[in-house]
Amino acid sequence: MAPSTARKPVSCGLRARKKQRTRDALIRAALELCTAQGYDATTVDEIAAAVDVSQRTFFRYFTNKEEVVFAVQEMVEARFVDELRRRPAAEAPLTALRSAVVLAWDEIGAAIESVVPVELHMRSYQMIESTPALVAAHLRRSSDLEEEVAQLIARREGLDAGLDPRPRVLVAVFSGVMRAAGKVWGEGEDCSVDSLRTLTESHLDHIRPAIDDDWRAGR
Amino acid sequence: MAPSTARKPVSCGLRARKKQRTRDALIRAALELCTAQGYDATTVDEIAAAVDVSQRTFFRYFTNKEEVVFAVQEMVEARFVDELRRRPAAEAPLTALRSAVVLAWDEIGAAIESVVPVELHMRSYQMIESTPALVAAHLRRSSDLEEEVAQLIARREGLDAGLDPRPRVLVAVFSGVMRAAGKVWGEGEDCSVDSLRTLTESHLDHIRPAIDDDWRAGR
DNA sequence: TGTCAACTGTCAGTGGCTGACATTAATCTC
DNA sequence: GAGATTAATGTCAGCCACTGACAGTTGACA
Repeated sequence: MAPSTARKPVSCGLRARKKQRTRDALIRAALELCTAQGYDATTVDEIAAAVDVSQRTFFRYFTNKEEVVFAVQEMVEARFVDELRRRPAAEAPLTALRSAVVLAWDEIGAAIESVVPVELHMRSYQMIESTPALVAAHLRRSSDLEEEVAQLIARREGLDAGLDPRPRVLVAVFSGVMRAAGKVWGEGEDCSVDSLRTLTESHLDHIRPAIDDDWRAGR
Repeated sequence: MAPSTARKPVSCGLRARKKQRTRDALIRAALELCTAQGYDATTVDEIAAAVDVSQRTFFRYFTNKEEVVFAVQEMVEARFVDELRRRPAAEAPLTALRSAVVLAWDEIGAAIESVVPVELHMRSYQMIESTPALVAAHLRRSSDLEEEVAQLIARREGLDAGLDPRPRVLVAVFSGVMRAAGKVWGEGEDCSVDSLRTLTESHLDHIRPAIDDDWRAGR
């Protein structure tokens, strides 16, 4: 992840605390406005005005309009990578990935809530899935994450991701499936965390059956 | 695919021919300028000026600056979907996908050459992979294609993509792997079609081994 | 040949985003 | 605690992608 945004050590000085507060406020305002009236219909000027800062200041906190929308996602992803690093070496690669996802979701709730209501974050996730520009940004971010995770898996297994394609392939498979699950969830009605988790797990369970040669024999 | 751009029936009237020529010229100019000086450093005004039309006209042919870069890709994708439709029903899903890719590449060369030199198209592919904004657009486009292909696979196997996750999962796996291969190719030196094909096939061959539980036992 | 419809150019305007410079406010030093 | 230092912010000017409206031009077709 970007090292600049990952840290958040309780903020000691007054200046740092103030900064953190504006940042969180910008995120909250952005998510509220965008989920309410749509991403495209929301201008950066509006978001900045809602927090009572200038547009220029907004762009000092976030490099572009998209970034503010993914600020919370980034926390979750950092957590996922963290959990993955902690997985025992004996665990099979695909299993480790799966466990890391489940664990990350279990423990991230509180951290999210300190910035925005979880419910708002969930709604924002669905907004992302239904906004072409954000889908694109989301996919690119996922792709960057994939690279990082592929390197991690390669190291875990004592391989070189540049030579052995399996780490990248596995990660591509994994995150492709995660994305498919997220998309289905985003289109559905139930916007609870539980339903997202259930959907994800059931999708992961289908990887092996899906690449089997004959689906018709299996049922 | 977008129905408006897919057709290209030799253009009968003078008007239609003229339109086709401007469109092709815009694509060629765009790819040449962008590969030479970078996507971000190339303005739409420049591209339009190179073809001697107004900026407004450019935006009547392409909805945005990104789209012109993917015009050729779109031809290839349309071809792939076409080949996939022709695959015998007896073929296993993953095998059908693989065959369709290989066949599409075999026969698309000439069609590409009628718009831009194949070498320019290959260079533009690498430019895409190294330009964040275009990576994002590329991923979003792939995701749309995935949806279409998933529906196709589902129909082929007599399933409902909304109920059975296997079509989506398989397609997610497949295109994730294709993307991984494309990325590796884009970073490498050899920008030939052959090397892209070889890389793709070797990546596809690794799907099964990659999801196996124990990689260390396999070598 | 004249009429219709499609294609194009011009212009004005919006919104995302950036560099430069001045201003304010927190921190550090003595 | 006053003044020097440095970080954060506001203002302004400007670029570029993109759009709507209107007018002019040019193929198509009767």
